[in-house]
Parts: sequence; structure tokens; C-alpha cells
Amino acid sequence: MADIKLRDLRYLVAVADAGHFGRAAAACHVSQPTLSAQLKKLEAYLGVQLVERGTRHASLTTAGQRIVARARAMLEASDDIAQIARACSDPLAGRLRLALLPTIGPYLLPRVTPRLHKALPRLELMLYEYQTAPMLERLRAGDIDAGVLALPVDLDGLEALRLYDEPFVLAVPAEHRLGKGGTVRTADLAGETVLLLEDGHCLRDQALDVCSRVGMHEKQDFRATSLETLRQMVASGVGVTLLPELATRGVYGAARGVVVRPFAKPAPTRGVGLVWRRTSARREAIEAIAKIIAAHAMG
Amino acid sequence: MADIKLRDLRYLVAVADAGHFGRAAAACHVSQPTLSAQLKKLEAYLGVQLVERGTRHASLTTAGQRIVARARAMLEASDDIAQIARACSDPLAGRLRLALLPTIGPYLLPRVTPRLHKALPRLELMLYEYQTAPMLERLRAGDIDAGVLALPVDLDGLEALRLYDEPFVLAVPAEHRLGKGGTVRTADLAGETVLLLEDGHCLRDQALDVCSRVGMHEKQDFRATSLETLRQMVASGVGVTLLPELATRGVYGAARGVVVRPFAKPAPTRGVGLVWRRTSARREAIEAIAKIIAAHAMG
DNA sequence: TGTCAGCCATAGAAGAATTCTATCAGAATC
DNA sequence: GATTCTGATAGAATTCTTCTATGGCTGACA
Repeated sequence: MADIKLRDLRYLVAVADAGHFGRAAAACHVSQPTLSAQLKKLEAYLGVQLVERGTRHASLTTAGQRIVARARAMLEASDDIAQIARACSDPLAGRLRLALLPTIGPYLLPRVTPRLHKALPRLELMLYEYQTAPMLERLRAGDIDAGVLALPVDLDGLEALRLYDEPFVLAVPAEHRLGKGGTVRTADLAGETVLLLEDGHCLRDQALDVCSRVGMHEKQDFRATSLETLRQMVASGVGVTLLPELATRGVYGAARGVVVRPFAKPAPTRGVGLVWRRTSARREAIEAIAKIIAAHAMG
Repeated sequence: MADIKLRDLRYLVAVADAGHFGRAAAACHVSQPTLSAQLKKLEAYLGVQLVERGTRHASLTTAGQRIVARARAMLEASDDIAQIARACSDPLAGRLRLALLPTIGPYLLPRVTPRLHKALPRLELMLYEYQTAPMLERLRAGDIDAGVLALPVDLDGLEALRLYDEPFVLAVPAEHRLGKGGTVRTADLAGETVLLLEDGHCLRDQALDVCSRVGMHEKQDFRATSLETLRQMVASGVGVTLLPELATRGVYGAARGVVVRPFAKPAPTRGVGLVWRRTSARREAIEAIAKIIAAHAMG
């Protein structure tokens, strides 16, 4: 025999725990003669008596005790290997930390989480909300596995996949001059006062970009901390704003005092993407998530 | 397959080290197909690909790397077990717990421990002192490996070997009527007041047995806790006593105020024996000890 | 481009090890 | 003294591992 066998160590540990060959054998789901013979073989191989066979009780010799301690460690390591294998064998299982922009998360998640849970039931999603800069930082630090944000960003050691393009829509007070009709042209916005998010939100920059092109000016001394604040300010007639379309769908579509109008083509949009470390071991799971989000975000 | 096999882990580690199936197989002293097949089996069992088979080089996958780390630990533990076994395989080595009667230990040990150490240098003797009943109890419980006590005892699952017969001697105050001359006959003791040990010491029962036969009576309201107490009480003239001969040899022979007289034949004696569990794995070492004690106790 | 060498996978047979059931022997218990 | 409990033994069936021989694929080299 060239190698100790884990099975034999299992038998030995069972005897150590049971103090009884028959019960140890039962615990190992083998017959008593099998366990006896294997233990005897192990003793012969090692050249030491491991078990003292009393008439009512089997107990370990000193050598047996010391060896059982090592044996337990080996069996644990063996379990570890199985554990590692299980974790690695199903790339679509385990914990995955996903961050989303504050201007995306609350509006996108209700649309996709049911589908994610259904399609990837063994994936435990941990959800976070960060603005672009801290999100990239935490991504690179390994604090999160993937992030949903507005492209483009500075990829560097990162990999990205475009998920969907989200149009902006115009939100105006109900009694506003632009509060009626179907699509609205960006040119119609010239001269309007626009309300924007505070610094740090990429949506602010994207909206500013649109505004500067069409001749709108930002309402001074006002910065909203969230889209919901923004929406309420619009409702109270302070000005107009640009919202990402998902923020006007579903329960968010029926805000009192606010009229939402889509833009005529070509509508201003922002690209939304999924970003992860190029070296990430969770690539497969991340791509599965990307597929589901891309398919159902705007659909 | 119920268990990962160490052999397969060895193959995996060999591939990790060699980066090459053929060389790994050679390192394991098996054919290349054997190693390939077993690794494939291991991968199937674990449900993960462990080795990336390149055209010129075999490298480990991430799962493989993580598992190899555990595998190395297991192989090391396996070596440890072999090492422990080798160290324990010498039946005359290791720890052996030996108990002696309080009326034997202090007088026998100085005579035999130097010889035990010389003859059994790899044996680590742990010495204990117990009276007969607790000694047998601890023996049966496996707390000690062997015991030196006065025979006969109720052997039951135990095995015994007679070591030597120890005569009793008479100890009297220096000015006592029996304090002079060579041997003394038991019949001369009639009417004497004898001091005895407290309950639990088998020596007490043995001495009582002698006393009752020769017409001595025990000093009431006195029970010594040790032979040395007894000896001092004799020296102070309270009475006489019986001592085991070894307790009057060497440094114990020159007690002031006490005269020791051997008995004329047939002298009363007690048999001293070594007792151990019949199932004990240390039988060989115990018998070696018995041989040495028997040879040098009374010599 | 065709041949060769290196590398791993596959196939089938031989051999070894493990397992089972049935039974035995020794010790403790009633 | 019969019975029960415990571990050891025996022989057959099964399962696993190993071997040799060979195939298929890829890269190197003339």
C-alpha cells in the first residue's frame, strides 16, 4: 500500500468517536467486518496499534489519539476541497456584489430583480448604490464585483458591456407651456430654466451637456439630491428638468403636477453599462446578469 | 466514489509542479494514461476542471490552484501520520503511566528507576501513587497503563504478573523488650500493641491478618496516614508495627529510635505484582518493566 | 506542405483491493 | 450454564486501478 486512505482514517475517527466498532461501522455505512479489517490493515501499514479493543469498549492508544487528530484535519481539508469545488463548479452560484447608480437602481431594479432571481436562483445578489467615482473606486478595490453605471467611463483594468440606451424625457409642471402634446423637440427648450442634481451625479453632467446645446440655463442656487426631489420641485412649478426614461415608468409615471414628454428623434440618451474587473473570477455570473438586464431594462 | 483519494491529490500536485502529464506521471511512478484517467475522474467527481491542458504545457485552473493548496496540506498531514506512527511503533518508547501503592512507591522506585532508565531509555514513565481500589479503577478506566500493588486482587479484565515477595519486618521502639537480637518469631509478639495504617491501605489489612493470628491487638484511636508517620510513632514508643522490608532498606534503615527485626522463617510476606488491562497495547513495555523490577526489587 | 515529434486521451485486459454475508471465538451477564 | 455482546475470520462478488497499445491533435521543421 502506497498511501494512507482517507476512508481508513474515517473509520478510525469513527471508532474514536463511537468507542465501538459496530456503531462506528454503522456511522460509516459499512459492515463491521469491513471496518475491522480496514483498521487492522491500517495498523499493519503504520506498524502501530491504534485501537485498544476492550471487551465492552474500544479506546484509542496514545498513537491512535495523536493520529486521529491529524486525521480529523485531513478530513476537514478534504471537505474544504469538496466545498471549493462546489463553489467553483457552479459559476452562477454564490455571493455577487452589484452596485448601481442612484439614478438607475431604484428604477431599474424593480424591472429586473424578479427575473434575475428566477434565472439565477443560486446567485446571492448584494446590492449597493454609489455614484460613478466611488463605484469605480470600490470596484477596483475589490469591494464590489460589478457596477451598473452610465458609459463611457475610464476603463483601466476593467471590462464593460453596454446594457441599454436610455432616452431622456422632459419633465415640466402641469401648467407649463410645454405641458401638452406628444414628442417635444430639443429646440423648443431654449430659454427654459432647468433644475439639476447636485454635483457627483453623472446624470447632472449629462443633462448639463444637453442643456448647453439647446440654450437652457440651470436654475441657480438649487441642486437636488435625488430624482424624487427634482420631480417634486418640477411639480411645484420651479422649472423643468430632464429625467431618465425609466424614472418615469410604472409607479413613477403618475406623479401629480408633472407632465412628461418624450423627445422627438434623435432623442438625447445615455448609455448604461455593466463594468467589472477584467481579472474577476465572476465573469460568467456577471455576463449572465448583463444579459438579463439588457433584455428587460427598457423592454 | 465516496472519498477523494490521496493518490489522486498526489497526481494533481505532481501536475501542478511538473506542468506536464508525462513528467508528473513519471514522478508518481505510474504510467501517463493512469495519471490522466485518474485526474479526469477527480475532475468529474469534483465537477470542476482542475487542469488546463495546453498543447505544450499543462497549467492549473483557478479551482485547481485553490484545491492544490489544500491537497498539499493534506499530503503533509499524511506524512505527519506516518511520522507519528514511526515514532510510536517502538513498543519500548513513548509515555507509560505507572501507578504504585503508597507503601511501595517511595521504597521501590529508588531501587529500580535508574535501571529502568538505562534499560528502557525511550520510555517516558509517568508515575502515580494510588491505593489499591482507586488504582484498579483508574486502570480499568484507561487513566493509567499499569499498577504495582499487593496481590492478590480481583483481576477482571486485568492481567497480573508477580514481581516479588516482600517479607514484613517488625519495627519496635529502641528500648522495647523485643528491641534486641536477630530474627524474631511471630509467636513472641503476642500481647503487643500494634500501630497500623488508616483504612484503604492494603498493608493495613495484611498486617491485621498477621496480628490476628499471633494475638496482637491494634492500638485504638490511631491510624497512620503513611509508613513514615507510623515509623515516627514507633520511635516515640507508642507501640510496635509491621513494615514491608523495602521500607527499612537504604536511607530508611537508619531511623532513630526504631529497631527493625526480621522474622524467623516462615516470615510473613506480601506478594507484590504488576497489573494491567488484558487488552492493553503496552503489554510489551509493561512486561519489560516487570522483568526489571522483579530482578532488582529485593536483590 | 507534408512529415515528424510531443502530448494527452481512449480502449480493453489483467490484477489488486474492498466489500459483503455468514460464521466463529472470547468475555460478560443473567 | 445459556445468552448476549463484541470483534475477528473466511470466501465470494464486485469495484477500482493499473498496465500496454494505440489514436488524435497540435506545433515544429525540412
